[in-house]
Amino acid sequence: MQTVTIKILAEKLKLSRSTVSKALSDSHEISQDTKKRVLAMAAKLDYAPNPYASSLRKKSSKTIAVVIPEVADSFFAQAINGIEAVAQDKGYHVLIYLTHENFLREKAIVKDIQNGRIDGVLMSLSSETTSYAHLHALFKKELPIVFFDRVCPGINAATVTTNDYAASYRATQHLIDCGCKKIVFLAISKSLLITGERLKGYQQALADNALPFYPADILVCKNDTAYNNSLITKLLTKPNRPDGLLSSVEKLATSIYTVCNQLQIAIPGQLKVVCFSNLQTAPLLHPPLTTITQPAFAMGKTAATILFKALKKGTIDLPNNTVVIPSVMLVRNSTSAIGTPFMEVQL
Amino acid sequence: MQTVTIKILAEKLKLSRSTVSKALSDSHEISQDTKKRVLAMAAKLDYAPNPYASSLRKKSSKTIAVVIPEVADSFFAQAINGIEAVAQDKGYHVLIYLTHENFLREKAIVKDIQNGRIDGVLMSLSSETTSYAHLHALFKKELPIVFFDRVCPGINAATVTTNDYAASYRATQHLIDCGCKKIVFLAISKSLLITGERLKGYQQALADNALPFYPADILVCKNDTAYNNSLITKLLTKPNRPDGLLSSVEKLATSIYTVCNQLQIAIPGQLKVVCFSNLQTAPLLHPPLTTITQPAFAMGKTAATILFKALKKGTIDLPNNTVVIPSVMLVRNSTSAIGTPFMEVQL
DNA sequence: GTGAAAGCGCTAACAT
DNA sequence: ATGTTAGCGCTTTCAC
Repeated sequence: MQTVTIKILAEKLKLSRSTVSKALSDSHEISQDTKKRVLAMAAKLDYAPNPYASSLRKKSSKTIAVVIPEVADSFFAQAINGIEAVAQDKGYHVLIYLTHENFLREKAIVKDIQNGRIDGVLMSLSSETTSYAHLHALFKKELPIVFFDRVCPGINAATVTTNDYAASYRATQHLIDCGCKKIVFLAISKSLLITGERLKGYQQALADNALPFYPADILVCKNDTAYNNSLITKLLTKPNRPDGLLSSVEKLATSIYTVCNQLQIAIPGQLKVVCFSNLQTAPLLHPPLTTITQPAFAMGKTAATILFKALKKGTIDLPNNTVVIPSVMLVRNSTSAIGTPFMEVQL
Repeated sequence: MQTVTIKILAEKLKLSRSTVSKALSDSHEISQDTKKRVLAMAAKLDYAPNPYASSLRKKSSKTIAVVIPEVADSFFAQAINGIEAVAQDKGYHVLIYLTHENFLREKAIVKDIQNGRIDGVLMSLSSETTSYAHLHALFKKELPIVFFDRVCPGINAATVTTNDYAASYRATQHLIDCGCKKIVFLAISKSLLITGERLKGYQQALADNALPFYPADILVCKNDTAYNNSLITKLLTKPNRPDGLLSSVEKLATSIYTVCNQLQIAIPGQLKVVCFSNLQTAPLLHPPLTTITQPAFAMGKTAATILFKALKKGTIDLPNNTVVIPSVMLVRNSTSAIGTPFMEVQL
């Protein structure tokens, strides 16, 4: 099947290619009459412009890349929804790349997108990332980039985050208010900036309540459920086990609940749990899970909006865009006895 | 910053562009020595080939589109993982398009991708889709397309599905075995082929057990949680309410549980529930949810593999590829009293 | 084994 | 208001 090009349209219409091209892009220097004829013929022949020819010429692809660790994670799934909504609205296409928390993959992906394929990047770092040279290469290429959630430290880029420090502080305070004396902090990485923020909030809350902080009370998990389950099992079977858990990672909630089921540890009776999580099913778990819920959709939407704004202006003065959208704490029965009413705490 | 092109490499190396191009693609007609020199210079100048120039010339973009209703849904999130794994392995890029169950969006997306932007499509229909003309247009363009899960009826394309009929039959039989006399079937659409299959399985199981089937026992929900909740509330407050629910849609599980909590209806005591669902938290709900779990990752992976096979061969004899990967039923306490052991039923 | 030349389909200067 | 020309960066004959 012969593909219909501008050249063919031009021949059928006995016009030049440039006239047809201009007519199709509704240029003011083309007469209304000609525009109508061109559009009619284009419709008749089902003409569809070749995006790559156009991209090559214009050096812009109307495509952005979204580089994230996972898609099977409520936060990122909701963030993608926000991003895609804006992209569709602006007529942009969205390329998805998953790092699976793997630094080498992240490097390969970053390498793969710095060649004109995309006009801009939305990115959330992998938990393994500790070196940022591959990202500086993106800057050299003057590719607009907006980090969201897991931002890149020491780099002059736009960022969209939530108030991790305050959220973590508040969650820890909540656990203490509920009577916890020994709270363990669960993380998936030591290097992520958000982990650091959340950790600081946790530590400060401990300090402000005159509770001791032990480095051993930070449990660093991996991207491996079996491993995490055994780690948590070990934690909950040792002599002076914690009476409170603050998980900075959504997927660890599943591990915590699973292990507690196995060990017959009662939540919240013997162990109180708060988790940074956007799980839709948090209210339906047994017991309902107290969460710090991030504005995932809004964060995705905002990050995309900032990126498109930069793309439109053509300048890359993104550095000054650092948006912080607050999370909420949703208090449910994993921290308070059954019967205690649900409570929403703004942060 | 000056972008490094083949032309520049050629000048620096005092070679012709074609020689450089061939060297870069490891052509056998170039000497080892030259190849080394070219590669070294390319590395030194951080050369990255322009993908759109290449696509334009080769008429192939190393990019596929994934068109799905949602991403914030365990099934699709897991399927994307499978797809992305294969794509990354084959060096392909993945464009994501979300229809949000909206037919007009689906049409717009399909229109938008039939212009050479992509080499192939993986697709799952929106629940609103009842006309298929927009898809036939894709075939006309000879774009390889593989449907997964929500396939297109009456079209000669490759499909990857699960055994929906058998799964639904088995789930209904299970509810009957558990003592249910009046089972309501929940769906999100009347038009989807999978809904039809699941409905048939449900009806046949009723018939085989000499239970009557009432058309009113099919509850058609929407892509709107508030609406669904009120619909389910109505269902569960009417005089002769059902004692069993078979939901063919994952997200309805949340609605069912939420409403039952509000109405204080005991699961499984007063109502037994089975849901087609890939929720990770199904075992942790209150009570743990009996699910028909689809092989989402495998389905995505298989669909992608079939597509890449067709892409490689260049021919489009996809029609004969109709793969069916079986689901499993995971029996938990939403259908059986607490204490009954977990059970996995192959289908 | 290397090079010259053409062209993928489009757009943007620059005429007319 | 329309046409001519050149070229985006790459690959692919075809010649040497």
